[in-house]
Amino acid sequence: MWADQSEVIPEVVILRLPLYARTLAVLAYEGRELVSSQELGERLHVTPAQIRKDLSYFGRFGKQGRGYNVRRLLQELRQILGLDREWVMALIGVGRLGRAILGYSGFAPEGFRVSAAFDLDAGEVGKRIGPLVVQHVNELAEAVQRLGIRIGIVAVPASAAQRVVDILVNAGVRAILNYAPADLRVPSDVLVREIDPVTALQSLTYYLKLQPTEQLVPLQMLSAPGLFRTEP
Amino acid sequence: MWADQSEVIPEVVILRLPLYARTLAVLAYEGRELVSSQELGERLHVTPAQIRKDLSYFGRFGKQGRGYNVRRLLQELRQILGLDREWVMALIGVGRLGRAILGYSGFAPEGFRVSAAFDLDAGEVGKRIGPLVVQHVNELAEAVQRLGIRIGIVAVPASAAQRVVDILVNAGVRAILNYAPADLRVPSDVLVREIDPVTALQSLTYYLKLQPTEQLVPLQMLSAPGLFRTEP
DNA sequence: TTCTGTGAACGGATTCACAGCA
DNA sequence: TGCTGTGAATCCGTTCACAGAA
Repeated sequence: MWADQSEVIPEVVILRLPLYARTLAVLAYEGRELVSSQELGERLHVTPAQIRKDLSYFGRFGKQGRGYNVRRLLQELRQILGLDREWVMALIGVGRLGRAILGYSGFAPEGFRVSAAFDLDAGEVGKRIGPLVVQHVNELAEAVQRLGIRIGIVAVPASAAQRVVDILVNAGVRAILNYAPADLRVPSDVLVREIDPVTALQSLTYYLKLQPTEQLVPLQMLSAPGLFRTEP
Repeated sequence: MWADQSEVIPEVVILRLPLYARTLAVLAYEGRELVSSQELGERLHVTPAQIRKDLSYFGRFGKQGRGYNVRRLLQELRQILGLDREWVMALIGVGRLGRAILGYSGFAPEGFRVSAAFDLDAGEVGKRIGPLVVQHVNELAEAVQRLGIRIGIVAVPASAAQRVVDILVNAGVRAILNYAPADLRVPSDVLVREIDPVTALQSLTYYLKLQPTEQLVPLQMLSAPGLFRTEP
């Protein structure tokens, strides 16, 4: 386990690093200088051993007996994840969802910038949305080169998603954030992350269905023993 | 492995079932009568063995030598997941993100209904958004009981998310869809699903950073050898 | 013959437990 | 003494491989 990252690092580890970074940012904001893997783990619902093991793939950032320097570790993680620069993205699909994404204020502070907006429908082309003018997807490849777009955000209906993804891949984009509820086919060197609230809900309901209705009783009632009895 | 679900089913399995259901719905729409685990797996980027194993937790839905009846299996999965009914949800936070969620048309067709909207800010209370009138979170517990709300959607800033979650949990809500980039503390019987595009992007960049820039060259160019040379 | 259902084998991620350093 | 870093042990999900049904 050395910092040269010569061996392949499990993807689950990479998926956790942004969460570590987020919590470290909060701790830094709170003015904390040191954290132990113990405390970081408690905040994140992750075991201390897991955090230490994850970090050990990339180097030795802690001090025995003291813990990790919050600022230092945050800095290291940001560099490992490539968050120490700006990433240029393109949005495809300027319907209701697409417009909401363009209006989302959470990307910019983290260095993600939507620099161009496209649509399949010529009827949308030319419209202004904030600082952007909607372009036709035909113009995407050229824009990718000119603007240095590395990430595509897919916000078209599921039925059009594959078509849009093919266009992105052909334009050289290798990372896609997909809001369409569709199974996309991409080459093995293209990465896709799904944002799909409906699918997320559909697994929640499995567990809700198992819960007896009595558990719906609010905690206030349960904490007033004698007034309400839910079990003999 | 029997249909009585007496043993605990791995959560990853439950997370895959909605994806199976989604693809089966497409197949049903296409008029397909049967699918093999092979074909379903190809569509979903999942191995056939995995699909068969996953389904075997719940029963024996296939016919040897033929495959699965598309309509039948879809029906079974919808019942297993509890999708054969309507689920009532509450939205908390009616800022830009919250309003976008209220306007999202993807929930209703799948049986998820946002029946009430709340905000922490009294200044928002009373405003109409579509068919809903914004209420103060103080009124949440009562609404949960009256409307049968089982799921809470958190769309407030990260700094207010924990407060909102506590209110939901106290009101008896046991399932939360969290759009706030925050690590929430909930009792062990409360389920949370995160919707966090920024965190998703932050793991993508790790892999993008590793890619040599030459890979940015579009496929069209690579397929015209001689015209473009990117490396000596 | 084809494809399901499923124990058994496998592999990889998580957790353990402790050596080692501050 | 406190907490990291990390091989070893463990756990658990995935894949294998085949018996069995249509």
